[in-house]
Amino acid sequence: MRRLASASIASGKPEKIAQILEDEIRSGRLAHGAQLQSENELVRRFAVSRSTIRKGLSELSRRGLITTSVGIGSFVTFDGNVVADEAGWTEALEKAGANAVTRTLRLEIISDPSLAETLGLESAEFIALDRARTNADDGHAISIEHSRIPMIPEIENLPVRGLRDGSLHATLREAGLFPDHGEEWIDVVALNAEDAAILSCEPGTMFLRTRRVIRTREGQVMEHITSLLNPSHFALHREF
Amino acid sequence: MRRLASASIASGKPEKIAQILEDEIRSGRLAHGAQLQSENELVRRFAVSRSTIRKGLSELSRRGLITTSVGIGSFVTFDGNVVADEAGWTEALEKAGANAVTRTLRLEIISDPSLAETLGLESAEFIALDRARTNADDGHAISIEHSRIPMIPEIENLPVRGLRDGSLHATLREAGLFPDHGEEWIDVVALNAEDAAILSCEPGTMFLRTRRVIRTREGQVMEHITSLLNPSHFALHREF
DNA sequence: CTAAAATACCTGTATGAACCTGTATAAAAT
DNA sequence: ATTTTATACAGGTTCATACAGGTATTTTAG
Repeated sequence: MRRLASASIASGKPEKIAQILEDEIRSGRLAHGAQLQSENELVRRFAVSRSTIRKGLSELSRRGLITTSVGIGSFVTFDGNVVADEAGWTEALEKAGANAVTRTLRLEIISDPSLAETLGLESAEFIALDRARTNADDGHAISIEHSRIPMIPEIENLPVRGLRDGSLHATLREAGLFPDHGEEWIDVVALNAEDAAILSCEPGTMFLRTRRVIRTREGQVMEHITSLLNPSHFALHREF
Repeated sequence: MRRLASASIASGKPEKIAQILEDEIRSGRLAHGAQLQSENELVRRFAVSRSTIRKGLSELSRRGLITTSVGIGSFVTFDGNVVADEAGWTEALEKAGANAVTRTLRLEIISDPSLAETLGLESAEFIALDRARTNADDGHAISIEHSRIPMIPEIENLPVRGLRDGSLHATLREAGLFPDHGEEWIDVVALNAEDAAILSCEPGTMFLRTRRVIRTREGQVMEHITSLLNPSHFALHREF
């Protein structure tokens, strides 16, 4: 699923190993402060010699992602924001000014059998997070986003009030769920009455819609996101 | 005075070896990112000298199929899946019947300083290929596509009548130009008068627009494509 | 119970062998 | 005359091995 950057295809083994470990660090699978496998364990894992492993670790150290101590091991020192695998997704370019306000419409647990059917899920329970963005000045409609995260045993017992926006994905990471690959659809649809009301628009207004399904490496659905974007404010962009 | 640089190689052993390996790469038997046999192994496999093998590999490298690193080896950089012409997006034709007709609106050499400026090109000359697709039954508008290929020395001397649709990209490949990466923008725009007339639509009708810049591995612009898609016929979809 | 010693595991360093591509050159084959 | 072969060497990469020294745990001796 996850492909190596094309620039590194012809690079040596140390660089390839460094990239794999860097990805694990930046994705949060190796958290800040966590200890890496020992060099000998990495030797067995990657089936290379220790000098090759050491060159890879040395590169990670040079990039400031880890530090290593004699007699102890290597530790993750990277404490930057976990990048939620932005690579591959289209990026929404907001043409309009910056004075937009984001409203959280709801954050609760819902049941959506239709969506569960579409995604092939047994349980129809989801965490629903809906947000809308409107212009702060005149209440212009900008965008609305429906996020649906399937209820899984790992997060089932959490208090709902613990589900704050920022911490939601962190909670998923702690539960061992990491985004790996997905699908995306883009089309143009007419706003339905409900969304139109939220955005103070006429029902039937044409909006740019993107739908994304994010899955773990094992193929488990992590999140389904539907975004409705005002076409006069947004363009989608992606590199490949 | 046809000093075909390739003539020296066209019928020799290096070319034959290159063709065999190219077939293995394009057929997927040698996958993207895979490491080729070492030069010495290839020497034994083809029962030729190393310099002959090296000429073959050098030709594959020129064609953008492999890259090689000293001390390591050669790797396949050609990715059969990707991008190439449709840029990874499958333009899902859902509601439209299969009976769509494609008209070639024009195929000629034009000068477009504005586009050249945008793409950062010195020469403003492009090969322009415009095509429209409409429903065969009622003339319904489906899509229109503007393709612009920068004029390069390698194809400058070709007779224009050689520029048939299908053979155009083949010509670029022969010139050693292979699509590698690019950028894409997606937005919703109102049809201008010209395009609306071509598609028998009202000017101002909202269409889904995708613009793509496709580049070679070296970053050279290969093609700029603007597609206008009837949103009632198209949804864009991709996996990653 | 305490302190020293033995043990196990860790990183740091160095080495030579084997294999890789890059380059040059002269002989042989077509 | 051009292509191909055969050979040699330079320099990068990787592997396998060995040893030195730091750190932590366990064992042993007092």
